[in-house]
Amino acid sequence: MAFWLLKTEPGDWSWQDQCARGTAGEPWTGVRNAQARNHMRTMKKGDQAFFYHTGKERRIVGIAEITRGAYPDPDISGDWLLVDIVARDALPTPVSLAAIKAEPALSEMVLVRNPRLSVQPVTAPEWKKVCAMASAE
DNA sequence: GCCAACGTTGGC
DNA sequence: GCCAACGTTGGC
Repeated sequence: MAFWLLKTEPGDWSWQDQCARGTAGEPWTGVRNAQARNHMRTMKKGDQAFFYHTGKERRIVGIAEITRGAYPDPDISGDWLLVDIVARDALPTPVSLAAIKAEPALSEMVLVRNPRLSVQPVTAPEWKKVCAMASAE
């Protein structure tokens, strides 16, 4: 099982919106970046993903699960992909970008290195560390 | 195939 | 609202 981080502008699609969809898989739409698309291509059902709010919030707010691996986006011509996700758990304590940047163990996270990438891989140690930060404080 | 110009993203 | 970083586009 792999770990990911999905970024979204909460004004467009928020964790609350995702939760409102319940356990029905919801397509993760709008990815129009080749690198992000390439990551989506390798996503599998059962993978887990941090749900990150950009803009004013800039924090990881929840954990989502991939319920359907990559499939072609029917709404656009070309080589674009979708995956379906469900909201799984809200983080007891959201983990802010500032907290991630302040944590030396997370200095190599893609979120720190390349904050513009909208679909990011997360390593297992990074995942564990962020989860620990999310349950602490 | 290179690279300058341009548009977009997202943190600050 | 600004601007740095990055990706994409298009002329050559």
